[in-house]
Amino acid sequence: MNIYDISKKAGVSIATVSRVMNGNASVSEKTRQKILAIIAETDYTPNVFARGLGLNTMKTIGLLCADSSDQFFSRAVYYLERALRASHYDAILSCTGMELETRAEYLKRLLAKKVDAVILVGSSFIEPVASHNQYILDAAAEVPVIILNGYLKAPNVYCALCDDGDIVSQVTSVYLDHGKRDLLLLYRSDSYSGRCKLAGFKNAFAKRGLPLDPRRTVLFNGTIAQARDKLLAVAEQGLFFDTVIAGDDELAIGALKYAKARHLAVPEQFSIMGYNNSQLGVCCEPELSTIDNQLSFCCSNAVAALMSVLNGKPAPAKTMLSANVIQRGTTTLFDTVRESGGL
Amino acid sequence: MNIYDISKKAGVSIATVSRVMNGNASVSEKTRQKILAIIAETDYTPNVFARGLGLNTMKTIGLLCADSSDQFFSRAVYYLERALRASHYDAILSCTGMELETRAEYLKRLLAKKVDAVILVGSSFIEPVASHNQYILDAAAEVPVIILNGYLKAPNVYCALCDDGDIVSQVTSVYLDHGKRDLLLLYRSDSYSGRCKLAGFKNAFAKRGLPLDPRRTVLFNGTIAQARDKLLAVAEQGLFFDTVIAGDDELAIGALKYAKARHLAVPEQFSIMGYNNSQLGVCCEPELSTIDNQLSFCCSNAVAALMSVLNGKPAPAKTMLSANVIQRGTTTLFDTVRESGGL
DNA sequence: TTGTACGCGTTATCAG
DNA sequence: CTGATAACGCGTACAA
Repeated sequence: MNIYDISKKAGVSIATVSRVMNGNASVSEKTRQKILAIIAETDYTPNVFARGLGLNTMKTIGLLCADSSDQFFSRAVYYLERALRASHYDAILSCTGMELETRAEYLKRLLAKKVDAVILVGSSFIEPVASHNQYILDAAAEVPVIILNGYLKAPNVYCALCDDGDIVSQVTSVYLDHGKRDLLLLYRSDSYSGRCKLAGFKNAFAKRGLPLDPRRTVLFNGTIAQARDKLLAVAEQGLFFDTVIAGDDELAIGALKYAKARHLAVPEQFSIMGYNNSQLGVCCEPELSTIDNQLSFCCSNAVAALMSVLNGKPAPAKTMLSANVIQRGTTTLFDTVRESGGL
Repeated sequence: MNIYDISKKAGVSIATVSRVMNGNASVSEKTRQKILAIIAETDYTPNVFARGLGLNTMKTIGLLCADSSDQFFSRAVYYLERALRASHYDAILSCTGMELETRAEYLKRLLAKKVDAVILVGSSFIEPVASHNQYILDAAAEVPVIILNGYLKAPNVYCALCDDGDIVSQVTSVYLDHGKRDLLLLYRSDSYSGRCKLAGFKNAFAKRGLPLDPRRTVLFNGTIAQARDKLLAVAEQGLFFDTVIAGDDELAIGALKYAKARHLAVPEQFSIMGYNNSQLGVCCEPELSTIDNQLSFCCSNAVAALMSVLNGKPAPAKTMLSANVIQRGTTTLFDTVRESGGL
């Protein structure tokens, strides 16, 4: 059943049928109703490929993500997909892993599929070396590029993120201002977000003129158990610490397991701040205090900006939200903030 | 840059260019090389929409999933996407939520997009009432339908799943054969998988001629904290239980929190078996013993079957794997099985 | 081995 | 308000 069949049945031309389908041009109410009736009864659906060929779009957005099984990314993908679908776009998911080359290759593959835009899920796509981000600029030359939780200033690139640096600075400051000095920042990657967290941590020390032993910023990528072992090793080497600010909840739970292994009472002797407000944080005992980076809002903003751009309207190149601390059982010094719920 | 441009540059017809691109018909080595060179230097990529129009496929698979942010589903989506991509298919993700109508609607939307097949991720798509599954049969009339972790016998429907009934029966049997009688099955949904778990649980009792109080099978859908409260309520009503077999790790952790609330020592006084071998299980203390339902293998099988079907070859309508018990800290009676790693 | 010409289903343009 | 027709870019019989 194609547009020719419909036009024949209705005794009109295909142009008129097309006009009715797309509701843009003016068609007499009578013929419109007639065609509508025939469309309904024949269950006619336009062929998407022919449509794509004509319009040069199939209303599809590419979602590029290092690992969609990750706690944080999977939620992001979920929120994004729902928001896109609500705007009548489909989402093609593409998991890249961590290698730069694979990311660039998969991004190209997505562009070859003529997606209308690309959303980069997670700041791991932003490399510290500027030239390594060329693949993003190349993509942005073809379609709008949205970056979730990362920032790259470039034409046709739009970023929705949370102010990781600020909240880490705030949290660190609270510890420092309560006389705590033996802090440790345990973060996972040298991504945009990772670098912000590091900067925020350092900044809090610097503002107070306090020295910061470089051993107190630990870049570590591994499982929960490995994180625990890493901290045991750090302690073994003679560095004392009674507070861990973690770059994500997995690392925070690693820290909690470290505390268990060392028989340190949490939060009395040992304080832990998690990150991402993931479900992991309510599995352990005590439950994690954690930084809520407003993922849901970030995703809404990302999609809102994208839709604006796709409709030829302006959109902010950067949308930044502030984060909240959710105090549960692994800290004591923070104000309790109402949780946004959902877990 | 389209196929006409290339053909002009090479001084051949578009047919020859097409032949080279698709490598099927015979082209002289000389012209082939010439065309290949031009393709490389001009960075020519066939327009996918035109290609789709001609071939009636864009090599895309629809992934339908209730909630891709869920621990279990997100891993499934991840494995499936990777396997599909390895087979040169793209995955369109569509999260449906739990309502039957939405599922049917989104499935139709996927079909309208002319996906080559649909993968239903999770047994929640299989309704107890047969007529409610008509939407799946309708879809299967158009494209192959793969069901992950569920089973529906129908033409053009292929299922890859884990033998949930068997493993629950086995686990229950171990408990019963060690003289445990006060078991509770806590499961989340009346999905295909949920019904299998229930059947396995009942079966173990029946085989031994043991009576089973219906209050010992608790169908409950809620958060970790709610699961804890639910168990507290069950206990409050006078039912004694010292063992919980959970339908997923969230519920198992709910049970663990229940034990904490009641000051019951785990696993000495209270035993808990989780399900899915998710990351949640290694967050708590003690870590969860859990049933590993071989999700990664299930996904490989699902995609393998699909590829077979798409290539016109036969495929088994049902591929069933057996599950393993991974004993960690919340049980004592089970053999330790080597973990497949990855968490 | 290569080229021609048509079909695919739609939208856009222009003429009426 | 409506119709005819030309793109859109590719795959592929069929012809040479």
